[in-house]
Amino acid sequence: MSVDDAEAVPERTRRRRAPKPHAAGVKAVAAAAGVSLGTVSNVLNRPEVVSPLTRAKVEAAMASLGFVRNESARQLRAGSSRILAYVMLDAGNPFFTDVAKGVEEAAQAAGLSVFLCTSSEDVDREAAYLDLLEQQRVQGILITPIDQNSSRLRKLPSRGTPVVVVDRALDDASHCSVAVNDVLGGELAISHLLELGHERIAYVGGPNTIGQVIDRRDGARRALRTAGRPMADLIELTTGALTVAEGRGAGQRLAGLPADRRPTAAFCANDLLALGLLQQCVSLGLRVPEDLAIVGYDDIEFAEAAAVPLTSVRQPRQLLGRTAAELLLDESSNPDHEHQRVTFTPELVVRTSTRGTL
Amino acid sequence: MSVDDAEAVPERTRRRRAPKPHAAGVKAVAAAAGVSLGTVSNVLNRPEVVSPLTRAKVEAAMASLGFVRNESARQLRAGSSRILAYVMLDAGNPFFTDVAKGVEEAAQAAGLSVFLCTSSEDVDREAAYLDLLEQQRVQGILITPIDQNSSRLRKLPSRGTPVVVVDRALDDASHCSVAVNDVLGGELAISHLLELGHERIAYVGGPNTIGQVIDRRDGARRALRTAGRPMADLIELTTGALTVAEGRGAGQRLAGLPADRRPTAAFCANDLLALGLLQQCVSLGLRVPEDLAIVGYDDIEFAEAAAVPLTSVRQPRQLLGRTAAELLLDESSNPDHEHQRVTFTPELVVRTSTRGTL
DNA sequence: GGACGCTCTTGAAACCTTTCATCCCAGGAG
DNA sequence: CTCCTGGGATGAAAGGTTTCAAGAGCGTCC
Repeated sequence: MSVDDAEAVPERTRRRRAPKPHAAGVKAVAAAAGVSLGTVSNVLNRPEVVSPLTRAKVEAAMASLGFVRNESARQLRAGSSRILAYVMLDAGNPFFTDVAKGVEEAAQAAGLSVFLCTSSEDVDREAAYLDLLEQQRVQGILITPIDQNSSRLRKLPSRGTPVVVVDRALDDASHCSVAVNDVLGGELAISHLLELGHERIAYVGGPNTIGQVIDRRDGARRALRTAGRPMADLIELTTGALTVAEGRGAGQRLAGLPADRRPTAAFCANDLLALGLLQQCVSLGLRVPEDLAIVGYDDIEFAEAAAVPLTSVRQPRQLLGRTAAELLLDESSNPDHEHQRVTFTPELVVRTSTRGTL
Repeated sequence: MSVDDAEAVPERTRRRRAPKPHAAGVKAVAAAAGVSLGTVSNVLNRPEVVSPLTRAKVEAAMASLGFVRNESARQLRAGSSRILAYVMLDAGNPFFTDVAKGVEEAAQAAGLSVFLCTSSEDVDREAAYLDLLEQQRVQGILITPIDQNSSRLRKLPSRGTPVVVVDRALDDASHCSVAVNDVLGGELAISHLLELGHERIAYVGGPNTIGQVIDRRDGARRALRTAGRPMADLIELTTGALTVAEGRGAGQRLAGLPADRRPTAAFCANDLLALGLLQQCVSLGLRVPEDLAIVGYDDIEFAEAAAVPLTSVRQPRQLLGRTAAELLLDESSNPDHEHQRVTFTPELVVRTSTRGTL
């Protein structure tokens, strides 16, 4: 008798796992509307092939059941995602959010959505996001990379996830890239300062692993060389990141130098640094531009509204994003897509921070 | 004979659709490693239960095949996503990116990733993102809503997607919210201006569908009432968005008024407006703060670095984001979670833009 | 009146992973 | 020598959608 009892028990214990709260699927909708699974799917994906009457029934059923299409299942079966991601260096930098705006514009025109991710200049986070996005099988990835030699980045395209590099020009032939000529930008900035008669010029930027920082510095050096000046005229102040706070720190260091060794002008790798530098220097009693002329980079909206309107190197931000997204869309839809390397030209915008100096 | 031929044809033509390029799945890995599907899955999800030797074999196979786990399939079966989303009003506003930073901090601590979405103050985009995220079955949604009465928003929690409203306090009991007392903030700003002796004060903000804009205005009105002033003293300049460009537009309008009717002070619904207003007024010849005192809102990093350092109402931005994310995590992990309504207190930061006026 | 064409609908198969009840096997206890 | 135990490995089933070959219903044409 004990044995019999034991066998009688496992009656209906075959429940495997508590599912999410009452999720109605296509099956439930089909049943409620009195049609087949396939028809519900057609209403969802090809509404034009189903008769108006049937469609109405199905739509009513969906509404009353609160049906929400399960994207995981859709994507698993259909194999394609309707999402595109932009991994940016720093969401706090208006330059990148402007680029993102351009990306969204182009994506929306193509009916895709954009997920923004921010690596915060941290290699591990960048890597983690790349893995995540690849696993999500997104349509494609736009990225302003920290580590441009990342093997992870290089492998993505061959495994089926198109990548477009934004604001960097990689020599790698495995993806498109859209960039602005940063070397030229650096040259523009320094040539401008040299023309104004400055002799000791600081280059404020870092860390030196970031491509943009390196290129702009190289441009600065080239301008000096072209002008026949010694390299020693360029005083490098390396920062830990491209932020306002780091700019303030650089300002502190710079203002602390004895007047006869202090540079009379500073070229910053981006506007955030320039704004921080400006703020700190002013508060420590240096006059801008009389004691220190400042040139920024990016020409973000706040550059013009700064304490002293900032001379800056302008980049076509939104255009950069839009172009990148368009290249990505082409790559994932056009079978004979060819990788391109688009380079825009920066432009110097002169404002008070360097006006009438010396 | 023709009949026999016809039957013989469909030999191996059953290919349905060209799949994505050579995607190696668990099955292929299992075969390559000489183990079963289940074992591969265990290596992925419970590495401790598989013997070191087997694990090594499987990991080698994964590496050599370039295996990338298919997140759609994982999520479909496992039922849970490791992603959390923050839908912000405007990625170009540093206030929101600072909030986002707080969100990421908390999410990372919990091992989750964050997708950022921006509604750009557009109701349709907000709706589209909410739909998308719900279909993606994300762990939860953090949102600074445009339309707080959106039925879409209200329905989400009951269907299984937890929602936390950020920077708004909804009366709705279906989700947590984290906010800063905007009415108080408005009061602080206006009281400050009244104390300085200003009589004609402008309120610059809009559109009037945005909760923050309304609350801050209500606070302004309340301060007037408390001071026994007529409401007519508050001149409302409505803007189309909370951006620098709109701020400039408001400046244009304001500077165009005859001097005897022009306000002597302006309170802006956020710092972007204030910066635009400041910039335009200065360029049109008004002195700040002598001719026009300005108070902003948010105390973003750029407020202090502005042409005239901006008096502003400070909010605990990162804390806001972190708290919101923590509430969300609690909601989705703690079975007896109770909805909360956290309210922080804003703080007035006085700077030159209102200093020593009148 | 039979064949054909057309529009709409159907339902089984496939997508890739995770889960869990079983099974296998070696070693220890009786 | 058998029985048990427990660490590991197994593989069928399940999860919700899309796809597509095939079927149903109905009007038209010769």
